[in-house]
Amino acid sequence: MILKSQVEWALHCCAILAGLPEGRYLSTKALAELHGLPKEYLSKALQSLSQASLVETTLGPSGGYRLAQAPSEINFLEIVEAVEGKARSFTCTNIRENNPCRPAGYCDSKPCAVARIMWEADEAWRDTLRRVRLSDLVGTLSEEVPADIWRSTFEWVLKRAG
Amino acid sequence: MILKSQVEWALHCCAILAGLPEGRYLSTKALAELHGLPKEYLSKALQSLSQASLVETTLGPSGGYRLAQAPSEINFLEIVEAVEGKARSFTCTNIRENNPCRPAGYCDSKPCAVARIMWEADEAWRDTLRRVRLSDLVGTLSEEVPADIWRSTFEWVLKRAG
DNA sequence: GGTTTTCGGATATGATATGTCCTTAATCCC
DNA sequence: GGGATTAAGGACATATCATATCCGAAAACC
Repeated sequence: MILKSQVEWALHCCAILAGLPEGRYLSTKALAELHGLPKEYLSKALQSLSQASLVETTLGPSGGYRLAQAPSEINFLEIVEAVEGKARSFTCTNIRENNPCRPAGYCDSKPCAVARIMWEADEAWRDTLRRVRLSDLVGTLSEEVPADIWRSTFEWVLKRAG
Repeated sequence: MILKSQVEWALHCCAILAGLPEGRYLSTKALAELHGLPKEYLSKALQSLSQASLVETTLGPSGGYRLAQAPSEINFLEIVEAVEGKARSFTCTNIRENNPCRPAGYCDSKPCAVARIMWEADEAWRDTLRRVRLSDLVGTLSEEVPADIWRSTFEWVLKRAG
């Protein structure tokens, strides 16, 4: 059970977009260059964010992406689910139905007990991600990333932002 | 991000093994039949449990599997990790290192902030699974599964247990 | 009109999950 | 001892999905 690398990409890209001044857009090309990622494939991740209404786009030169909501209004789970999908990590195939001792046509009243426990764990995972806002990540980064790197990165970004 | 179906199989098989009387073994064949699973492939899941020392085996006719510990001493996480592996669901590829604004040879003091958050969620998932004991599952099942099906299932099992 | 961009579809490739088959060694029964 | 049954594990085939690239269309800018 492993998350797509696009999840990591999307999170880092959102952190950059969160630092963009009001009304500016950043292109896939710039985001790919900044993170050393394949532009075409990163584009798919950004499209997922767009379909989830987490980012807005505009076309043409000086086009690209910007956040559709304030960083404090976007949480990690939204970003992760936009790329990874909302499906639970455990899927119950109801193998208990194959039990030869079951009366034919017997119907379970509840979901399988095994599945309920696995789904509870899944929900704990989602809860943790739901509690972390994009603005929290930006706050941590601005504390931890050395000031000169932080500054020069955003200079680099602004030079390319339309 | 989806767990292997073997995880579901292993959990159901452990629940059955937990109901086995002291000293008896149940074969892959019986477990596969009971759950409607491909015997050869289920065997791989059971081997994983064996390598994790969660079950013990013996060969020959009347051979098979039994729990290596009491159901109250085995938790869900152990079973899940035995089959699925212990690797975290999020792998950090450190794309921040590709930032062209970084001084060459610069070394991060901490793991990436994005990864730390994703790992925290992963740990919440594991914590939930760690808190559920195999005996808890058996307790729930014995309450929820209709008494006649529960009983006939274990008659079926005992007839095949070596 | 030419350039740059997002978007979506088509396609290729690689890794992993799923599933089958076969051999070996141990155990049981006769 | 010999035959049957079992777990263990390696080899192999197939299917599904992640990763990646390419292309054409439509929109925006110059």
